[in-house]
This record gives sequence, structure tokens and C-alpha cells, in this order.
Amino acid sequence: MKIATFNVNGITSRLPRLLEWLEESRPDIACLQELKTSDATFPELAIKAAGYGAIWHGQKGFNGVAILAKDADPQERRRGLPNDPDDTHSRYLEASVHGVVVGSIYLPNGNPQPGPKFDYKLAWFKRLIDHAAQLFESHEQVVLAGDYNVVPTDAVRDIYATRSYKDDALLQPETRAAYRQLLDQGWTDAICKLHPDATMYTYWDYFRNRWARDAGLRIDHLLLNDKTVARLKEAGVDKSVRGREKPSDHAPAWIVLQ
DNA sequence: ATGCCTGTCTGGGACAGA
Repeated sequence: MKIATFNVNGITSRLPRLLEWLEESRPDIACLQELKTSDATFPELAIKAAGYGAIWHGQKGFNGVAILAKDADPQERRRGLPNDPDDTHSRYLEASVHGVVVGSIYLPNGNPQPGPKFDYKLAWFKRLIDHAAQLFESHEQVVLAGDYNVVPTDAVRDIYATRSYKDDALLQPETRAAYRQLLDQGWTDAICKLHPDATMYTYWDYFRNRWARDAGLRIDHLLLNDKTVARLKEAGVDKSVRGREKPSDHAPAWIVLQ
């Protein structure tokens, strides 16, 4: 079974790229982020025609997450994280499908830092950590996939050699400590586990020629609990998707479970 | 040193993204 995550950066303008990738890659489950569209304008029919059931949590203009499943309807378990009824951002969606529990995550970017946006990022992260602790202890197989907006380390696997991002919210010690705290619950970063030494970037900024220079970041992650990591067989990034016409600035990342 | 692109909402320019 193949499970993928793809920050589409606007599902309306990205629909041709999304449908093309679904046809090629045929993931059994696909977590999408940055829909940038309202619930009412989600392209449900086009995705259904591609052979996928879907649930989505949209927001006009910004954010937005979805879970797609091949030949199945994801059973929604939760939209939004617990413990902040005033949080209006559409950044978390959780479903049961094909025998696993899947969370689609769009963690706040947090720039500029320091500042209120960085505070929101860390607060949202703490809510995710609290919720993930409960998921990890459940009897189910769980995959938390999405755009975490965290570059885990300075290793070349995670980021090209640069100082350009040194003040960026994605690299700060507090951001990395929160990601480490999540992993310390027992979650496995699937791509890191299977490809510890290769460059596994999932994001390249649109400008400064960063795609052509392969000046990328690894910020889209698939985290597996112990019951799921026992099934992990393959992991990868569909890098070529980033090089196409009118691409997202992210490439899809994926795992294969036995 | 810097949103230098891109998408969205809107109808031109601001805002957000990383």
C-alpha cells in the first residue's frame, strides 16, 4: 500500500498537475495541503473521476487539507486539533481508510521569527504533539503525513549548503526541538530511516533559481508509529513533479507499506 | 540584504507562503 503527501499550493490552479500525478503514481492514500480553496469549491468531481474518494477541510484563500483514497471513502475521525476552539486555520484532518489511521498535516510556517506567527507555530506544534501522543498509544496503525515546515537538521539530506535560511522559522532550535519531541514519542521519520544519506528535498523556492540549483529543503514528512513502521518497505520523493509546467513549489513524498 | 516567484481574492495591489 502506497501513502503519499503533497502540498499542492492551490488545488484549483494545480488540478492538472495533481490529476496527472495521481494517474502516474496511483497512491492508495494521498494527503494534500495548501488547498487554498473553500469547502464548496473543492474539485470533488474531478478527483472522483480519477478514482478517488475524498474528504477535505478547506479555507478560502489559505491553508486547507484533504485526504484522498483510491476506490474508497475515507472515514473522517477529526478535523482540527483539540484544545483551541478559537483556531480558525484549516490545518489538520484525520481519517480511517484502508485499515490505517491517517493524519494530513499543514503545520504553520511561522515566519517571520521571532513574532506572533512563530508563537502560533510553536503553540500549534504543542497541540499536535499532545494529540500525537494519544494516537501513538492507540492500538491502530497510524501515519501522520504532511508539510511540517521543519527542516530537521543541517545535514545535506535535509538542506543544501547555505546560510540563507539561518534565521528562518523552519530551522530554528525551538522548531527542531518540537519535531524531536514528537519523534521521541516513538514515531519514525520514514524517509530519513530508509534514506539517511541521500538528498531527499521536497521543497524548492520558486525564485532565486533554486529548483535549477537543486537548492531544496526536506520539510514534508511521513511519521509512522511502531505498528506501522514494521510494514515499511519503500520511501521516496517524486522529484520530477517539481520540474513540470506550472508546478507546486513542493514535490510529493511517499511510502510503501507491505 | 532582499519574497527576486506564485496563488488567491479581486478587479490592482495586498497578503501569504518558506
